[in-house]
Amino acid sequence: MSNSTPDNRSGAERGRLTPADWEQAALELIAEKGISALAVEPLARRLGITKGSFYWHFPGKDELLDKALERWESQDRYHLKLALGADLDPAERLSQFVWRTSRQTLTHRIYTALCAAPDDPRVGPVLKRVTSRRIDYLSVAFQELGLSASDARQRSNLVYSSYVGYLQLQAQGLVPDRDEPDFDQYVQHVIETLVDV
Amino acid sequence: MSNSTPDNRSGAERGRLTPADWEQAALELIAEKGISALAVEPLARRLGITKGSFYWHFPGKDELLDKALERWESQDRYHLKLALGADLDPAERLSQFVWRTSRQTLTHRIYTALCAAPDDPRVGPVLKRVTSRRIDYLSVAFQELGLSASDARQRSNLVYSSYVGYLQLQAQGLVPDRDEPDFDQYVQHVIETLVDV
DNA sequence: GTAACCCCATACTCTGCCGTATGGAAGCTG
DNA sequence: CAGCTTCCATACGGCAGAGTATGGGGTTAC
Repeated sequence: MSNSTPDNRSGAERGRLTPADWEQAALELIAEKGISALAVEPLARRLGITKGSFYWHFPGKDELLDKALERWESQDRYHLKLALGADLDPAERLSQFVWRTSRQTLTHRIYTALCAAPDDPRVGPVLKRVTSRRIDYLSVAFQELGLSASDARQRSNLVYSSYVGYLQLQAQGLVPDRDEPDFDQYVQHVIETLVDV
Repeated sequence: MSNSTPDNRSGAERGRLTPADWEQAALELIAEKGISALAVEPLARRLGITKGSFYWHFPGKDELLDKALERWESQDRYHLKLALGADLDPAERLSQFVWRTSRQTLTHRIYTALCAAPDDPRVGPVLKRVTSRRIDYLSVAFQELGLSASDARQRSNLVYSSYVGYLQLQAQGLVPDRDEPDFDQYVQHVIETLVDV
């Protein structure tokens, strides 16, 4: 209860590191180079430190990945609440979802990286939970728009598929980014085609 | 010109191997474990041989990847001609495209594996060519259905995005496979929503 | 102030893959 | 059947990352 020094700064800002710092750095590395590139020594070099630190905080590489994925899942759940749990009418929530797609934010990049390894026993369950949770949110919104349960589910699958695919095309540089003028038109096209019922 | 023994069997069926055997095996390994898992010695073990053979046929690992991707690209071009180049009316061609998506055939699995590494300098160009070639075919079909050039392109991007995303969901096991009864309904839903104009 | 504890550096071993060198067996050639 | 080419096995050196052991510097607690 003493708590003489609160010190809520992330350890990276002090000299020492916390497990959370390693987890977040791991997620950023995954976002950039994919899961197979997650290695202890490169990660340590990235943090300007040696792996002696890592093996003090974590038993090994697998535990880091588990904790990092756990962290990412809770972050995603938080973002999902913000985007689709807002107190807006369903059509507006769905539009919000489509718009947010365009941002190549960290969470999206991590998601695509995880999609690349769906068969990994550590990744698969997390990925499956996150994906179906997102689709469920979409499905609820479509039901509120008047679609039947099965229609809402199919439409949700379609919308979500196009979301994931768009991320891929964006990574390939084959689709306009949201700075370019074409982008707004495309989003409008998607909303008209998939959301307006 | 002698050609005493034609012997068109793939080398794997004899004792010896040809470069084509290595390339095809490389593609299958990529389809299963992703690009980062493409390694010479594991591949050799898979073929029941040692790497002494490999380094006789290829200068190194990079050259194998290049040749394998080149091989895949030509295979994909061939498949594309079959699916969308057929002499059918445009709506029928597009339906064919959607239906073919469901098959988790080797080419599709390779494609998803390549999508995971779009930043790789060896993968990127090939992937970009294949993707835009496929989208172009779609775009032509939509134009023949009466859409304007820009509308056709946007619709093609959307259809193709949903294709890529569907592959991902399929890999996660979150979407019905084409054996299951729900699948036909979903495909019908997709065609009604995205193809019928 | 000093003892205890937290965090990290350093120096190993071990494993897996890359690429090279070299020799040997099988098949064609004359 | 000699000789050459083709294809593969084996054995080596090198590198990168995993994980362990151990010691040391900085901080906290009493």
